[in-house]
Amino acid sequence: MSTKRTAWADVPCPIGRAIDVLGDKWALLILRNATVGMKRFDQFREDLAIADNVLSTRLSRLVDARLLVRVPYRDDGRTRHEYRLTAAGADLLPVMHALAAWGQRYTEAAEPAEPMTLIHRECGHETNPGDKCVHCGRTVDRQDLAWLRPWRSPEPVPLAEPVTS
Amino acid sequence: MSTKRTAWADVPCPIGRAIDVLGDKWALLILRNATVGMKRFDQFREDLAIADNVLSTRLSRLVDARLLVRVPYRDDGRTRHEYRLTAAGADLLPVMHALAAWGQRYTEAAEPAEPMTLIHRECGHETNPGDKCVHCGRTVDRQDLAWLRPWRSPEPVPLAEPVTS
DNA sequence: ACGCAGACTTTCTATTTGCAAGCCAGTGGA
DNA sequence: TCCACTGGCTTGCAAATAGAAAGTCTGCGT
Repeated sequence: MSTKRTAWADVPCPIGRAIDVLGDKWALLILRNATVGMKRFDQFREDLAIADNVLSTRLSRLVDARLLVRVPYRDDGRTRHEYRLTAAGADLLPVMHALAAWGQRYTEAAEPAEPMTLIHRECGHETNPGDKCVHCGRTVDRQDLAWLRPWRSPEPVPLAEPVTS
Repeated sequence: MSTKRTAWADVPCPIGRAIDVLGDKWALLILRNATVGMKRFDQFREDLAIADNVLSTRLSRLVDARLLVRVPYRDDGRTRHEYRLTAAGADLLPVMHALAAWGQRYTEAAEPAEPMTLIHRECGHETNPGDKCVHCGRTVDRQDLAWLRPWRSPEPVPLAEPVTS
């Protein structure tokens, strides 16, 4: 598959380098789904309505860029692969949160819905990706966070943990 | 020019809608340059090394999406146009800041440089896009901020103000 | 042995992107 | 007056990418 690096992989500006990896329609959407726990090829395909070949190349690219890892696992006795976030992929949370806030404010959905919010599970209130809950002030780490997407479900979904390696 | 909306202009997820506008290699780079004061077609062209036609369509798209406005102005007697940030464009600062932080941490430049930092001009220290300076605690608004990009210049560049309208 | 499901891979076509070159309007100089 | 120049597009054409559909491969379960 040998994902070729674009010409921007090592420009001096960190924004440019980030865009080298993330600057296409699919990358951030795949990673968004991965951060709410999506792991398998056909789940991504179905949810994103992306063509097989495009999904396949995107996943390889994200694996090459070390935002995802391809992990074998057993599902009722047979070996399968799933795509799990690395620490680098999980740390895109602030980027996605900022994008979500901007999109909420400056773009409009076809049918209005309650905003997407990041929830501190211990206190149940909205917070942001920082270390302390903006509502209760306690220290928050990743497994205390959940993302609420009201147009999908009334229940917030816990964030996926990155693979530890 | 009549920039056609992609199929995602009104999906329920605000991240998806944001990506509809920002999810390509050039949009955020153009906006980054605009936030450090770049305004004119040929400055963008030279700095980004982007082809004329691509720049032209991207600028139109960003104008259609209301992140930029095309403003006539006079330059030594003749009428020219410049592209200035709107409030929506200026409010991408948190997104760019998050991307810069991520890129700084997880990607590597060809030749290492000091990190890009956002500076509170009154106290001279690093801060982030919030309302209060993380160093001195005072209230910060946009004209108190500057972006330091050490590989370009030792002086921080003040952020461009959005057009008021 | 057969069939099936998941995860690709291939093929083919339509669309988009990018480079190079050309165009056009305003201005200032010869 | 005519020419060159500069900024900002537009056009033509080649290359890359996206997408739909069909094919492949692997490991089961029956």
